[in-house]
Amino acid sequence: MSLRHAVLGMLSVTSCTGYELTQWFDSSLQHAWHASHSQIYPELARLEAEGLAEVVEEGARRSKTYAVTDAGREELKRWLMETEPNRAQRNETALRWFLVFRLDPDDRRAALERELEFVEAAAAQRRALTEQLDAEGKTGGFRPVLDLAARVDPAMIGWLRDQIEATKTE
Amino acid sequence: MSLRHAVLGMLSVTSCTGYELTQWFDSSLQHAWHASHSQIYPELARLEAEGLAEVVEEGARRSKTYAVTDAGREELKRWLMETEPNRAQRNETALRWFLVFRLDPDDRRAALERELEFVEAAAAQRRALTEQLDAEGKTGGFRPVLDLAARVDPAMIGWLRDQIEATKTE
DNA sequence: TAACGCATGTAATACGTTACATGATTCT
DNA sequence: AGAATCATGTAACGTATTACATGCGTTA
Repeated sequence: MSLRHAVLGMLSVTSCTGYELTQWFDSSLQHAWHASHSQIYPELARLEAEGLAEVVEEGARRSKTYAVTDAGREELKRWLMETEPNRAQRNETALRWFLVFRLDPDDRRAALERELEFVEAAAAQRRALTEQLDAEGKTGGFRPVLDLAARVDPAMIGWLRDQIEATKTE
Repeated sequence: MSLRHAVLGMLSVTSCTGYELTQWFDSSLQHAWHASHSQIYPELARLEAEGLAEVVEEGARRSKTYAVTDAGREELKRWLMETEPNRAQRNETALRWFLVFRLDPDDRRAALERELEFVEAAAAQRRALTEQLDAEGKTGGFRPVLDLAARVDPAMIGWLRDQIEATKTE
């Protein structure tokens, strides 16, 4: 169960409401982690009940801002340092890119072109975000990690292009 | 639901038993897709009931070898070409590499060193597999995909090394 | 013949997604 | 006042993991 640690970790970056967490998981973090509000709100309630997070502010529209407690930071550290990462996770993109070789060249090209389109759009989006963060003076050593998660590695774009070319001479 | 298509896809590569599929999902394919036998056997039964796969051989120890049918190949093609990939998937490695920046430099170095060790071992393992496949004369354009799934890209290894160095001067 | 690995299956529980449901505030 | 968005919550359903359970075939 690491939805708990994803939430705890995000709260340790900055205190926020369940709604803001949901948006975060839906947008900038979407390729690394995704969770819907119906999971997030109950998890926040559980974290509070167990003393790992606390409500630090109640605002408009019944909104509650949560912050991580010392016990929560301890738990996050314990998870990061002492638990074995679960590396056997599903990656639909990798599965599709693997299985696309079962298609005949024309169909494969069509499928790969769609992937290339998506990956290039993701790369452009991430470049824009990076430039914006740089302009704001925020450097974050972790940005390549998000590229990794979003599979916008330049080598992968090159690989997709090569595979598309290859379908034309088969 | 794409466990179904993972199974169908693997059967389209080569006919095999549920046990062999389980091993495949546990070993060479583990970073792209994982599933345990308790999911695989019922799914094979459902695929057979729906005419997407069929039992082509019954061997020792009650074993059943399944093969994909024409309808199954159609369905696989439909999935690959017509359905929108689910790109909002969880990646515990990316989450951890992102959250590790919440740790102080010493703890962070320890955590990153463990990751580097794992990634280097995975890279070595994959190199060995590649050499073996090359020796057998099997080329597979999809191998970089498995690297992607296993997150053993050389750029990532370099990034981990850089981050470890950075903790030493903080 | 006992132990081990092959091979399959089901049951209980945990987790995740989708759909349903409601109220508060802001904007037009 | 009505529409849109903010903000939270629960219920129903589907999927995944873990634990339980069994039998066949080979090897020591």
